[in-house]
Amino acid sequence: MKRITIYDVAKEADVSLATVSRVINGSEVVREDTRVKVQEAIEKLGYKPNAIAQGLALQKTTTIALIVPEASYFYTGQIINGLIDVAKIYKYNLMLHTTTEGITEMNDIIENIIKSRVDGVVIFNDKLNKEELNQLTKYQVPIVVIGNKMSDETVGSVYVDYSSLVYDYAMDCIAKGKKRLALIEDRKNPAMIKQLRDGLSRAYKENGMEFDGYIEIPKEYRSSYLFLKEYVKDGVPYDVVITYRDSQAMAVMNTVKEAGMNIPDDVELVCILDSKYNSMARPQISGFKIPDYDLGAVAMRLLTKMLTDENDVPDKEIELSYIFTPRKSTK
Amino acid sequence: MKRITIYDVAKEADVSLATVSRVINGSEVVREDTRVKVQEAIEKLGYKPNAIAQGLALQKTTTIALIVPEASYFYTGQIINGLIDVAKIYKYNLMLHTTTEGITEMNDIIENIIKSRVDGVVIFNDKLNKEELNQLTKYQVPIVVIGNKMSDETVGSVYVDYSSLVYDYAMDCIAKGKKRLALIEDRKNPAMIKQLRDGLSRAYKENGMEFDGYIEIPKEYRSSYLFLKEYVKDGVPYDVVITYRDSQAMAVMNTVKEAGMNIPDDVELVCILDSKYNSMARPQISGFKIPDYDLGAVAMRLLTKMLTDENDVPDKEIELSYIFTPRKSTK
DNA sequence: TTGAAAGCGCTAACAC
DNA sequence: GTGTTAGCGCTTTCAA
Repeated sequence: MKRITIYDVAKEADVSLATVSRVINGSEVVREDTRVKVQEAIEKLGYKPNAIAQGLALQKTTTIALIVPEASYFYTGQIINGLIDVAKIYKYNLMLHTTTEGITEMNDIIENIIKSRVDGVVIFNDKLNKEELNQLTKYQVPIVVIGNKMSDETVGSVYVDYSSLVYDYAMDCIAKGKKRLALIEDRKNPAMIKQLRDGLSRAYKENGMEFDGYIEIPKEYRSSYLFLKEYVKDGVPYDVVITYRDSQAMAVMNTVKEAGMNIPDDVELVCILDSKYNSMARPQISGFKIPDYDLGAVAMRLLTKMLTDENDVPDKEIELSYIFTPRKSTK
Repeated sequence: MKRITIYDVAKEADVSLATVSRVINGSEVVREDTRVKVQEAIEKLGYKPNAIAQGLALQKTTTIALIVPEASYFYTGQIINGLIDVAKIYKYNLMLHTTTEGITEMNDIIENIIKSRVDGVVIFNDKLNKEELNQLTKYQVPIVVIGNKMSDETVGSVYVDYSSLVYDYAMDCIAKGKKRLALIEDRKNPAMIKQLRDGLSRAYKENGMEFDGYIEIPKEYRSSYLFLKEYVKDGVPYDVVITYRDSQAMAVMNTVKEAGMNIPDDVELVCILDSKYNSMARPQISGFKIPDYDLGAVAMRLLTKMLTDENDVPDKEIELSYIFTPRKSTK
C-alpha cells in the first residue's frame, strides 16, 4: 500500500492541499460541502496525517520524554500510569527512556532527547545530577522532576517530603516513649535513605539526642535477608524498625519471626513505601500510603501547564502529602 | 537560545550543508581537515541534528511503539527492561502506549501509532484483537506480539506456552497420584487463565478424567482473599492449588493458614508467574520462572531483524521456555 | 472560502 | 571531496 499523503487527498477531493490541511486541523473557514468532500476523500484513501511532517512544520512534536530508572517499575508503575492518563488527555505521546543502575548514560539519554525535539521532559530519578539537568535547560526544554524538590525558570517539581514524613513519625514515637528507632539501609535507593536519615536526625536532635539507629548492610551480604538473619538472632535492640521498601520490611519480618521474636510485641515494623504486599504479610505491615499515581498525574499536568502558559506558571514546586496506614506490625 | 540548524553550522564552518550532513552521518568521503572544521563548528554552536527533520527526509523515525496494558508494570517491568536494553543497542527509541482495563481505546492508540510513523510496534496485551492488528498490518507496520502465538507476513511473536506448561505439570502431578488440581480464576488475566484451563483439561482428558477444579471468584467478592477466606474454611478438597499471580498465591496461603491448615501437608500451592515475593512468603511458594526479560529482549531483537531484513525473517514465531522452581509449598 | 508558495531541517542524488 | 538542488509531508501567510 503506497504511502498516501495530503497531496493524494487533495487530488482526490479536487481541492488544494491547503484546504485539506484546514480540514484535518478543524479550521472554521472551510465551506461545509468542501469539508465533506475532503472528509470523504480522506476516508476513501485511508489517509492519516504524518505526525513527523506536522512536527517539522509546527516545530512541536506533542511528545514528551520520560526518564525513569530501569527496573524500578515496581514502585514506578503507578506513577507512570498517572503520567500516561494525563498525557492522553492532552494528546501527548510518551517517549520512554531508562537509566541503568550505576552506568551513567544519562548524557546519552539527554543527547537523544534533545535530538528528538520533544516538547518537554519528566524525570523520575533517585540520583539526579544537577549538571545533567542544565544540559536540558540550556536547550530550553521544559522539565518536571518527580521526587526531588527543585525548580527554576524551566524546571518544576512534584514530590513527597520524606524527610519530614519520618521526622513527624519519629517525633511521635519519641513522644510515646519509643526512643530507639532503626532505619535499614537500602542500596537501591541511597538518595531516599539520605532523606530519611536527615529526618530522623532532625527529630532526635530536637529531643536532645542523636540518631544512631542506621543499620548498614555490609557489602559481603547479597541480600538484606541474609544479613538480617545474622543481625537479628540475638534480639533487636530497637523499638521500631523502619524500612523503605516492602521487600525489606518482609525481610525484617521473616528474620525476626525466625529468631523467635514477635512483631509488634518485641519490635515494631514500619515500611515507608506502602504496597499491597504489606497487607499480605502476616502480621500485616504498617506503611505510608504515598500518592504515587498523583505524583505522575500532577507532574504531567504541571508540565502541560508549563508548555501552554509558557513562562509564567506560578507554583512550580508542588508537594504532595501521605497517609500513615497503621496495620498489625505497629502498636 | 536560538534553535541552531545545519545551516548555521555550515555557515560557521564555511562549507555547504551537504558537507555538514556528511559529517554528522559519518560519511567516508569527507576530507579530514574539513571534517574537523565541521566538528568544531558543531561543538561551538552546540548543534544537535533534528531527528524530526531526519525522520521526514529518511522516511524512518527509528522509534518503535510499545503497547502494554496499563497498571501491569508489576509483571511487565522485566519485559520492558528487556525491550529497552535491546532497543538501546539498535538505537531505537520507545514510544509508550497503554491500554486501559476494559476501555478499548485500542483504536485510538493504533490511529496514533500510524500517525506517528513509527518503524515498528511491539504489543504486549492479554486480550489481543485480531482485527485491530489488521489495522496496523494494513499500513505495513512490522509488529511483534509478546505472549500470543501468532504470525503472518508482517507480524512475529514471542511467547511462553502456558498451556503446555500446566499440561506438563498436571501430567506429572497425576502420575504421582495427585489427581485433584484446582485453578483459581484471575479476573485480571482472563486470556491467560483460559490457556491454563485448556492445558489442564488436556492433561485430565489424556488420563481419562475431566478437569473440574476451576474455582471462580463470585462477582460479589472484592478480592480473592475475601472469597477464599470463606471458601477454604471447611477444608480444601484439592491436592494442589494453582494460581497465576503471586498475590493470589499469597491469598491462598494466608486463608489456608488462617483456616488452621498446613501448606504443603494439607494442600500444595503453586504460582505460575514466579516473583520475588513468592520466596518471601512463609512457606516459600513454588513457581515457574518465566523468562520475562528475555521475552522483551527477544521480541525487540526479532523486530529489528524484521526491520532490517525486510521481508524474509524465517522464524517469526519464537517460543521461550520456563523453569519450575520448587520451594516449600509443594512436596 | 480557497489556492499558491514559502518554509520547517535534513538527506541524497547529481554535478562539478 | 564538495556544492546544488530537489524532495520528505505538512502548516501558514498572503493573494485572489
